[in-house]
Formats: sequence, structure tokens, C-alpha cells
Amino acid sequence: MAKGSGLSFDPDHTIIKLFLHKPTPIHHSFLQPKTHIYNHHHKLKPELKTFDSSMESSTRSPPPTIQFPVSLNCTSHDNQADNPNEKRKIIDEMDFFTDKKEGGRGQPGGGDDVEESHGRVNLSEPNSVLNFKVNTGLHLLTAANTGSDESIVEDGISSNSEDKRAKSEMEVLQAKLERMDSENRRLREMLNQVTNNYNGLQMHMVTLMQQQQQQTDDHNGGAAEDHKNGHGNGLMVPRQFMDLGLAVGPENDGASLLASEGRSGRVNSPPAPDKDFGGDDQSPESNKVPRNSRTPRSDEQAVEATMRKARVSVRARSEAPMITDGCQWRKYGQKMAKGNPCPRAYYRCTMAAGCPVRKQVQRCAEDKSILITTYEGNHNHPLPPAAMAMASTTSSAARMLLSGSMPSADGLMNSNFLARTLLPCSSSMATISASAPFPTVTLDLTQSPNPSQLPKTPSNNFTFPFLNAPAAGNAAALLPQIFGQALYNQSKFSGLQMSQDMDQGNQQLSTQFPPMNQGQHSQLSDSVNALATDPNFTAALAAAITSIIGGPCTNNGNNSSNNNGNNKL
DNA sequence: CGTTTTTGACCGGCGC
DNA sequence: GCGCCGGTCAAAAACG
Repeated sequence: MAKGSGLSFDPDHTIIKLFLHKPTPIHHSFLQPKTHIYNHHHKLKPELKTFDSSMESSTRSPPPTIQFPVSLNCTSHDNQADNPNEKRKIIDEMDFFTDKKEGGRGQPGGGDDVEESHGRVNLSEPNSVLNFKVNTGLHLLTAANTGSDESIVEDGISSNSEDKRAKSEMEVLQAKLERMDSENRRLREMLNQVTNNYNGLQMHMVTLMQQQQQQTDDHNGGAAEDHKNGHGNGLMVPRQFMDLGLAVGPENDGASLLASEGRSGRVNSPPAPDKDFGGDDQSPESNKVPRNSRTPRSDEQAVEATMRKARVSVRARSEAPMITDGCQWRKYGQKMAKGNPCPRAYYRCTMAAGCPVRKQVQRCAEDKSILITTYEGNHNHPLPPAAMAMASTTSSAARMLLSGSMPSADGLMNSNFLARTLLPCSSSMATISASAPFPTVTLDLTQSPNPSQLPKTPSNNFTFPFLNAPAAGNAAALLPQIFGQALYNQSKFSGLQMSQDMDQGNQQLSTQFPPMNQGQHSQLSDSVNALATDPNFTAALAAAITSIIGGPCTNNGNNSSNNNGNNKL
């Protein structure tokens, strides 16, 4: 492969760029040579190898699980703790929050209250001293909606009116709640719609691919029968994609795909070297067979082989020796690659026995601050969320690439299509190289964002408001969104195109849709769910939609306080 | 002592 | 066939 500078990136490819340009603070643990916690399977201790530990070392920065909320709570508790007698001094607490613009005390509610109370507090402040202790007028005040109401309250006249105001406040809040609910519902519907669209398109694609393969098989002669009988057309295509799927180790698929690893229990010294990531398969000969020749084992095998060969390369700025992708890796080799003064390191996924995923890490020859990580293979085990992000991303990228180049030799055109579809609003983030020997998608996370296309964030941090990753490692976490977006874009685009092009470009289209299996779907959904917990998600979604629609991104920049939320990815 | 990293050797593919 | 090169192995060293 890449002779010369190993992971060279062909400049002449269609490129899509993602803006994500962040000098990355180095995670301390990163620098430490021993970042891999455990090793291989003989001692798998599967329970111990579960997500916690993996996440810990992989995400590096924030300790396992979900610390963010914890710490937040802590701080808030601390605040509350300032009042030693929590129960007795409720009023004080109220005062405290009131001053802090936290709305009505009765309402546990979220941002609404804050927002609502914000303007109001000022008005009520003059009275606050009096009102604080004796009555709850203040908090009622804060929730009241109109100026007249406020004035009334200020007078402190009647408790009836206060009650009324309280009610009206409640109503207002409820109305808000309802609004939020409906908005939420709308968003969910949108999501469902997208999902449905995708499913529909995928079904269509499957159908088309079946047809196409039938044709191909017919051309190939007898193999066709084999094909249909052996796997059934209906199952075959999805299965291929299942294989590409990450994690969730349906042993079957994993085993079939990763036959090579399956053979021995040892991860440590992966046996009969598949010599290259994908080359494995059952027999030594299979190493030689794979790509070019169509053996009786047919397209399916070839496709699988190709898929296994597919690589996803991620370029990110980082001083760290490796980017954080949530997986456990064990270094098994290092080499000087021609044309690059920096050595290339070879890592193998050690999260499960026989996981075939490998990656190469190398600094860019031209810019040593750029770390190039090339992934290959598919995990045969469940992944922690953190790893899911990168895995789904690379997998998606690989699928996109392969789905574009697989059936036809016209990889370039498809690649261009993919690239265009990938991120229509950006110009150069992903380089898709169908050049031999392995098709490679390069995700370039080093480029500065195009200001005109970005949601305007106050900070230079990140393009995507919902991620403020401090390190390139976290940049990885961004990818799923990108690709989620990309997939969305693609499906949307496809949906639009479909009707128009249906007549002319069926087969072509069929090669352009990224197949996505259910697992990935759910992963994407997971990502979405995770995102949904991010306070900035709405803004991000808005920005994303805006970018899709092509309208101006009017997203007000978000503060960057949600780092932690992102880590959940 | 168990695990990970290092590093020289080995292997296969590829171009000449 | 030879040499180059990328990729992997595996013994030894390093580490905690």
C-alpha cells in the first residue's frame, strides 16, 4: 500500500473537509507508553474488560462512565451545601437561587424557568428583601409574565392575586412545557422520518443490488445458483453489511468475517499472519486469491475481502502519540515507512480475542502535528460508547466507500458522489481514494472550518457546537456526527434524487447508498440519543438542518460548557 | 510476575 | 530472480 509516505493522501481526490481544528491538549495518559490496560485473551477476564475499563483508558481524559453529571451535581450541591441546614433554610435557598436568576422555586423545571425568570428578577429585586422571608411572592414574581402582574405583586396586595398569578405562571410554564414537548415530538418525528427514509432507501438498494447481482451471477454462470441457494438473496446483502458492522458480535457474522482470528485463541501472537488486515480467511491460499480472481466462492467473498481491506484514515492534529478512539490497542510493530521520517506504528485491537481491527498511526511527513490514524477491519465485539463513535464512523466511511466502489469499477465517480453527498456544505473533509491496493477514506480533521458554513460559535474551538473536544482524541467523537449527518445528507439527497433519477440511474444509485445495518442504525440512534442530552443539541441540530437545507447558519454560538456531555459518545 | 513495548527478523507482494 | 517495501512475528526488554 501506500508506498512513499505510507498513508499518503492523494491530493487529486475529491475532498470534503471537516473543520475541526484544534490544537490538542495532550492527555497526560496519552503520553504514557503503557496505556493498554490488558492484553489478550488468555486472560480475558471478560467482565473486567468491559466498558468501564476500556473507556477509562480509551477516553483517557475523563474517567469511566459518566462523571460529568456527577461533578456538576457536586458543584451544585456545594452551593447548596453552603447552607448547612438545607431543610430549615429553604427560604434562604430560594433567595440564593432567585438571585441567581433561577426561576420559581416551586418549579423544578429546567431552562425555561431560568429563561423566564431572567428578566423578571430585576423587576422584583427591589422587594426581594421583604418578600424573601415571609412570603413566596418573590418566586411568584419571577414567574409572572406581564409587567402588570409584577407591579401588583410588588405591592404585595392580595394573596388571591398572587394565587392567580401562581396559576397563570403554572399555565405559562405548562404551555412552555407543551411547546417543548411538541417540539421534541417534532424532532423525533423528523428523526423517525429520516430513519424511515433511510430504511426505505436501503430496502430499495438491497433490491437493486440483488438484481444487479443476479445479473452478475448470470454472467458468471453457475456460481449464481450457488449464491441464491447458499445465502438467499434476501439475506445476502444485509449480511455483507452486517459483517462490516461494528461490534455487537453476532458471532456468526464476526466469525465468518474474521475467520482468521477465530482460528486461534491467541490474540497476542495472531497466528498465521493474515499478512494483511483482511487477507485472512481460512486457507493460506485465500491470501492470494482474494481480490482479483473470482473464485467459485464468488462475489460475496470478494466483497467481503474488499470490505476488510477498506481503510479509513483519520487526520487530526494532536501532539499525543495516538488519538482517543475508545478502543484498547496493543502495539505490535513499528516501522519506518519510506518517505516519512516518522515511524509508523501498528496497533491491534485488544478489546476482544481475535478482534481483527488494526490501525496504523503515523505522523504526517509534511506537518508533524498531524496524526494520521488508519483503521482497518471490523470489531467482533461490543464496543463502549466511546469506541462506538469511531467505530461507527470508520465503518460508515468504509461502507460508503465500498458501497460506492464495490459493484462497479467506477469508483471515482461514486467517490465523488459520496464526497459531495457527504458534506455538501464543506469542501474538503473526506478524501476518498479508490486507488489500489486498498480503498481508503481519509477524514481530514485538521482543516480550518469554512466560516461561512459554520454555525457561528464564539470560540474557535469547534465547528460543531455540541462538541468541544479539547483533544484530537475527542475529535474522533465528532466523526459519528459528521457521518450521521453525512448519511442523513445522503439519504436526503438520495430521496430527492431518487424520484428524478430513478429511471436513469437505478443501478448507479444502488451503488451509492451506504448500506447500513441495523446495528449501525441503532448505534447512530445511540449517538443521537447521547446528543439529545447535550444542552446544545438543539442548536446543533438546527445548525445541521440549516446546513442541509443550505440556508444561512444562524445558530448562535453555544458556549462550550458541554464538554462532558460529549464524552458520552 | 504479568503485561506491554521494542526491535530485528521474516514473509509476501510487487516492480524491474 | 532480485531487491524494495509494507506488514507482522516474536524474543527480549521494560514496566508497574
